[in-house]
Amino acid sequence: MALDNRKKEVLQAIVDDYVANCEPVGSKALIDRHDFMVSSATLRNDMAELEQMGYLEKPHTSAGRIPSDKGYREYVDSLMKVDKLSDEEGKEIKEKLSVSFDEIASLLKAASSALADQTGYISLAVTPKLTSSYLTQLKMLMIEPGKVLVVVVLSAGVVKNRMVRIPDFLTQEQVAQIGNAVEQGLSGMPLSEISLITVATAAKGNQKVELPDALLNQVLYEAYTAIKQADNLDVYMQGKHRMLSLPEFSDTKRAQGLFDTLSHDGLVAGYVDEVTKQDEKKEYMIRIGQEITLEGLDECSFITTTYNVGGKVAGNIGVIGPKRMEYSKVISQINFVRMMIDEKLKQP
Amino acid sequence: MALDNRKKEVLQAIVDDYVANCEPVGSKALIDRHDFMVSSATLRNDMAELEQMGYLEKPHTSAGRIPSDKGYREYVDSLMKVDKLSDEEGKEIKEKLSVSFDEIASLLKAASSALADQTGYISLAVTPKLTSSYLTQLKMLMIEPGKVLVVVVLSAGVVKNRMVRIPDFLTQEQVAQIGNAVEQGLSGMPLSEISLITVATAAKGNQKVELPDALLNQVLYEAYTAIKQADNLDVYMQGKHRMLSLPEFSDTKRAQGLFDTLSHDGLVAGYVDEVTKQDEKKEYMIRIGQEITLEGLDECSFITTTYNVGGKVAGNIGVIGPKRMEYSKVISQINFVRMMIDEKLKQP
DNA sequence: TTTAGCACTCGAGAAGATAGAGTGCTAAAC
DNA sequence: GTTTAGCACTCTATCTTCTCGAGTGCTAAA
Repeated sequence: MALDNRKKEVLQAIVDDYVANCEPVGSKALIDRHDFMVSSATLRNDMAELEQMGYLEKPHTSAGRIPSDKGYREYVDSLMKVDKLSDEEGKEIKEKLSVSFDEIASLLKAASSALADQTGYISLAVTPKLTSSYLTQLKMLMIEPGKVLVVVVLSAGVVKNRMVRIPDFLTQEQVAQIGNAVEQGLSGMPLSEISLITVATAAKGNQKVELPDALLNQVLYEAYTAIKQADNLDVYMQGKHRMLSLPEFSDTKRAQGLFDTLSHDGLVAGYVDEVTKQDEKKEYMIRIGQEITLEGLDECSFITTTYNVGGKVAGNIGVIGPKRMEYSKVISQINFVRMMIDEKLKQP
Repeated sequence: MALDNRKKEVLQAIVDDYVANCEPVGSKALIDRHDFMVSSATLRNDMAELEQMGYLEKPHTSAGRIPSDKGYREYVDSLMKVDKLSDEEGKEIKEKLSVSFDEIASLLKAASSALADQTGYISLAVTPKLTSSYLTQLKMLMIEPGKVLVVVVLSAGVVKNRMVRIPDFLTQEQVAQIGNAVEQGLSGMPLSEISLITVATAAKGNQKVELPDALLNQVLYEAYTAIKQADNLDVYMQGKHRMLSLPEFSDTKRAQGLFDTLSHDGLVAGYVDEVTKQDEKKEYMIRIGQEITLEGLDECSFITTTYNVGGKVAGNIGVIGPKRMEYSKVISQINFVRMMIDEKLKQP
C-alpha cells in the first residue's frame, strides 16, 4: 500500500521535527509547527496508520511518534529534498582544502577534517584501493648497512615507503641495482598482478644483477612485502568526541559501544567497501540504524560516497552521525567535498 | 607538621581502597578491610586530622573520605611501593613488542598499543625531539615532472619524507644532483643548525650544480621545508574509549571535555614536553588532577617517562588515567615498556 | 473522510518517608 | 596524652506515592 500525499507530508514533517528537537512528535505540535489544513484528529489517524505500516514508532503510549528505520529510509529515498550547499558553506570548505596537497594522504586528512567540522558528526576518509593501480617507480635507498628504505610509487601519485632489513654486507650500489631491475621489470604492472614470482622474474631477467640466488631472493622478498603493503587501506576518522554531546549518546554505554567498534579501523573500512559494492553506481550510499551491520552503530546512520583518482582508482569518504541527522545537508556537504577531491586529483 | 606513622598507614589504606572501589571510604570499612590495631573512633580522629591537613576530602558530611590531589601526591611520593611487574605481564608486553621494527614510528605505535591494552587507560607515545639529531642522508626522487619526493634520513634511524613541487622542466638528474650536493654539504649537521642559508651554502659550494640562482633557490627552499618538517612531533594515542567505562566519566560532559582536549595532539605533546623539562632527571613524571594544566584533565592523572634513542635523542611515552589509577602498577608497566624501547633502539 | 469531544494511559517530576552509612563530640578508660 | 565506647546528628540514596499534562484512541456527529 502506497502512501497518499498527506501521509507523505506527515512523515516528512515528523522526521524534520524529530531531527530538529530529538523529541517525540505529537499531533498537536505537528499542527502548530506546520501548515496542515486539517485538524489534529486527522493527523492522529494518519499517524496511527503510518505506525501500523511501520514508518513510525512510539517510545510509549502517551508520547508522540518517532520515525522508525523504515521511516527514515522512506524519507531519504523519496521525501527529502537535497538542497544545494549554501555559497558560504561551500566557501568554508574550499578554504579548508585550498592548500596545495602533494600527497593523497594529506588531502584526505584535510577533507576528513573539513567534513567533521562542517557536519558536526564523525567523518571518515579511506585511501584508494590500489589493486587496479600500477607500479611506476621503486627505489631502494640504503639508510645504513643492513637497512634499506623501499620507496614505492604508484600511478595516481600514491607514494608509500617501508624500511626493510637486508644482510649488512650488501653495498648501496648493489641494492640500488636490484631496485632498478625490479622497477624496470614491473613498472606499468597492476599491483594485483605483482607476486613474489613476478618480482623475481623481473630482477633475474636483468643482466646487471649479479648476486647468489639465495641472497637475491632474500632482498627480493623484502621488496615484495614493501610493494604489497603499499596496498594497505588507511582510514582517517575525525570528530568522534562530538557524538558525546548528542542526547542519544548521553548514555555512556552506548557511546562506548560505538567507540569500541570505531576504534577498529579495519572493520569500518571493510564495511564501507561492502556498502560501496552493494550500491554500485549510486551517487551516495546510505545505511540507517539496524541496516548497519557493525555492532554499536544501530543508533547511527552512515553516509558514504566514492571519490576518483584519475578516473580509475577510487576511495571513499563518509559521515557517521545519529539516525536523527540532517540528511540533506550532510549529503550536500559530502558531495561537495567529493567534488573538491575529484577535482584536485584529476590533474596529476 | 609531618604525618605520624599511623596517619601514613591510614592515608595509604584509604587511597588503596578508593582506587579499588571508587567509593568514599569510611572508618568502619577501613577497620574491616585492614588490620589496624586501634578502634574505628581512633581512625575517625586521624581521618579528621588528615582532612584538616588537606590530604582527604569529604564529598558530603555523611559519606566517607576520598583522597584529595594532595593526598594522592603524598601517596605517590612516599607511601606506595612500586612493585615489580609480574613475569606474566612482562611476557605479554614483550610479545606485543617482539616483532622487529625497522622504523621508530611503528615501534612507538606498538608500544602505545601495548601500554593501552595493559593498563586499560589511555596511552600515548611521542616521537623523539630531533633538534639534537643530525642529517645523514637526503635524497630527492623525481616522481613525475614537477613533483619530487624528498627523503630525509636522520641519525637515530628516523626517516621522513615529503612530496614537494618544483618547476616541471627540471630533470631527474638535475634534481638528484641538487639532493646530493645538499646531502654532502649538510650531513652530520644538527637539525637545529640547518637553515635556509646553510642549505644554500651547501648546494652552491658544490661544483656540479649548474642552475640559474633563482631556480636553484626555489628547489632549495622546498628541500629546506622538507628537512624542517622532519622535526614535527607525532603523537600516537590509544585507548581513549576505555575511559567511558569508568564511573568518574559516566557523566558525558566530563568525558567530552577530556576528549576535546585530547583530540589536539599538539597540546598534549606540548604539555608532555613541559612536564619533562620540569622534572628533568626523574625516572618518571607524575601529574595529578589540578596539577595538570590541560583543560578537562582535572579528574585525571598523567604519568610519563622518557625513552632514549642512541643515548642522545629522547621522546616520551605516557599514560593518562583517572586520578584513581593503580599508580604503582602503571608505573611499573610504563617503565617496562620504556626499557623495551630503549633496548630496541640501542643497537642501530 | 474529517472533526470535536472525551476518557484513558503513561511517564516525568515533585514530595514525602525511610534506612543506613558515616560523622563529630563527649566522657570515661588506659 | 591517647584511645575508646556511646550516642545524637546529618545527609544521601532510594522507594513510594501523587499529580500533571501531553498525547492517544475511540466514538459519534458533521
